[in-house]
Amino acid sequence: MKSEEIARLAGVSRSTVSRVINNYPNVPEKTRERVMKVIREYNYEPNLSARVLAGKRTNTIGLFLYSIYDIQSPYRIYGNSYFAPLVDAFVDIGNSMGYYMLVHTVYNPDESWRIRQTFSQKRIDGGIIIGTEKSQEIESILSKISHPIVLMDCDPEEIRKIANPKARIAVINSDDEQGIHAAVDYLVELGHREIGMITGRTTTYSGLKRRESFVKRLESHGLTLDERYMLKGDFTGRSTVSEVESLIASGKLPTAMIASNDEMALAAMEAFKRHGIRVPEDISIVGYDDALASSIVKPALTTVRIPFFDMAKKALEMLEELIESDKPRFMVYNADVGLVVRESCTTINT
Amino acid sequence: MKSEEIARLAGVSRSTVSRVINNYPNVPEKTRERVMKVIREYNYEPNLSARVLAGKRTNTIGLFLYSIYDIQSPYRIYGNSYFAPLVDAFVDIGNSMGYYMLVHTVYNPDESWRIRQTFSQKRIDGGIIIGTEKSQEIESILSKISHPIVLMDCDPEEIRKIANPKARIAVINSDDEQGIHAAVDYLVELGHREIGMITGRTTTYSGLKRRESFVKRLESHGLTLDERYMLKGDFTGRSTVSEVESLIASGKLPTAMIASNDEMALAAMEAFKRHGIRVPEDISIVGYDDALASSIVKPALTTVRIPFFDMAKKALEMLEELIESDKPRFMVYNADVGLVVRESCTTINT
DNA sequence: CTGAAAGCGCTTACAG
DNA sequence: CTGAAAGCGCTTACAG
Repeated sequence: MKSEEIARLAGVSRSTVSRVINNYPNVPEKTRERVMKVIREYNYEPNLSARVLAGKRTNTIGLFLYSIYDIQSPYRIYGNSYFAPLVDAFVDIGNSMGYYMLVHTVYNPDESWRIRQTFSQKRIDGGIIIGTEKSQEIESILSKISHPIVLMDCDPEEIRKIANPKARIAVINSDDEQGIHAAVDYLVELGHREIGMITGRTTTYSGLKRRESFVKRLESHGLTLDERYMLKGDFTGRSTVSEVESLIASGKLPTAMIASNDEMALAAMEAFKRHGIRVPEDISIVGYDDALASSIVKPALTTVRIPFFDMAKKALEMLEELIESDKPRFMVYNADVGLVVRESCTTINT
Repeated sequence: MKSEEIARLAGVSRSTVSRVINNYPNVPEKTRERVMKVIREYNYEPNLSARVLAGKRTNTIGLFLYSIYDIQSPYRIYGNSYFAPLVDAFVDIGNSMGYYMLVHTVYNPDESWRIRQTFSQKRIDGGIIIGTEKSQEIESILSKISHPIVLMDCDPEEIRKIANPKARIAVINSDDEQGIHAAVDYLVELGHREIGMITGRTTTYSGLKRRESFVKRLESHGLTLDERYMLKGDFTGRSTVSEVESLIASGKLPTAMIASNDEMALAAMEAFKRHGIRVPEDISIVGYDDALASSIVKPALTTVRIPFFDMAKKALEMLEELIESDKPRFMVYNADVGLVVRESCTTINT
């Protein structure tokens, strides 16, 4: 079934059918009804490729995930407390906004040509990119793409510098400063003076930002930073365990620790417990992300909750705006976060 | 950049460029190289819509998820121990096989026109449908689609009857009988004679199959089924709690229970614990799916592991076969499952 | 308000 | 082995 047959059956030309399909105003109600009736009757659906080739939008959005895990790991996305809820939210909200969502994972930075390809093939109207680490990666992507793009977890200032002045870009983050401040303030309020951190990869914007915010906030409370309490994680649980164990081996522990994400917080809790160090009695732990597991585990993890759903919504709305506008734009959004207090922290009596 | 320019730059016709792009044999190596050089130099990427319109494949596969949760729930997919790992695996494997993956959630069965639309618009070469419940739903989808489709968690015999004889369909399940048998046998071996079950929605193929397998296996062990021990769950944790609480209120408990998925098993464990009933000392619990949380929780949950990755791989391979063949086909695959023994069951001394 | 015609960027018989 | 031409199914100025 094609528009020509619809036209014939409705006694009009293909032009008019097209006008009806695209909801143009210059069609009398009667004609429109007649055409619509035939369309409905035959369950006619215009051929996407033909429409796109003739200049219409694809109504498809690309969602690209740079994974930090091995392809091997069966848990790479859904086990990731940052990616998983985002993907979900994006697919859901995108669908409800009428978009088709093309989801793509890229493992190797070298594979970023895939992203460019998706655009060059005109598969999508716009793209969302999550998980890039090095700005050169982003730069090489941005330099070749003139389509609307939303970047998540990137330094807005850096992107602004890198980006082509006629690009259409939005950068979306959650407010890491706010989150870390809330966590530090909470611990200080509980009486903690010796607070450590398990950092995430600092090649990541949030990894770096959380670390920096932590250091500054400690300072503003008049607390001194003990470098021995700064464990270098990479956002995975595995990296955390060995770091925690050498901390334990050092014989001296902080009274509280903030982890840059929940996976590391959970791994740290396990490691401490295994060594007879009780959470929260001997050490308080705060996580980041509010992963599913965090409320299941005992003690339930106090953590910073990121509003993934709202972020995805905002991202899609901004992307839509970029798609519909043909002027260069540079938008930035920083989502509010909040501390979820559960059971993994306690007051300290000195 | 379009093929015409490539042709001009390489000193050939568009036909030849097309032949090179499509890797047709009737092009001398020298010509091919010359064309390829220009293509690479300009990073040329053929326009997808034009190719599809001219009769080529889209190289895109649709992944449709019927969600049982409210749109509201931010955890709908990634919190689902069945959907989440499957989506991951599908996107990953699909990508690595060279396909683009279109992911779509449908909440309302009425929304199934979305699936049909995706096909009619020629957006995808084939589709994978997960989570349909009533066969009439599937029937209405199948009746309107002549493209290759993979169905997961459906009764093969029923589909065979429903399906158009010239359809290209594959049905993929995990072996529920095997899984439930393993669970029952394990419990019997531990000495249990009074075994209950928390069933999933029996409008679901696996929900029904697991229940039936359970009943039969009990019989074959010479055990009698106590209807009071058959709790009617719907695969969600929430439904489980009230069922478990009325079981507890009845004053009589089985010594072991098998849940049709981990979410219910976990919820049951929580509920029992809250009422002072210890797992596994007072009651043994077996789950199904092997969700992420199941190994984190204390006691760690003994459960049936479904090989999601292998299933997705098989599904995509079969789908590819269906896409490449133009003959009607009906394929069935049943994946092996295995019991993962952890800490939630114990021997019983009578 | 409406139709004929050109054009979107490919592929593929067809002819040579 | 290769090019000219038709065709895929739409949309959109253009002319009326």
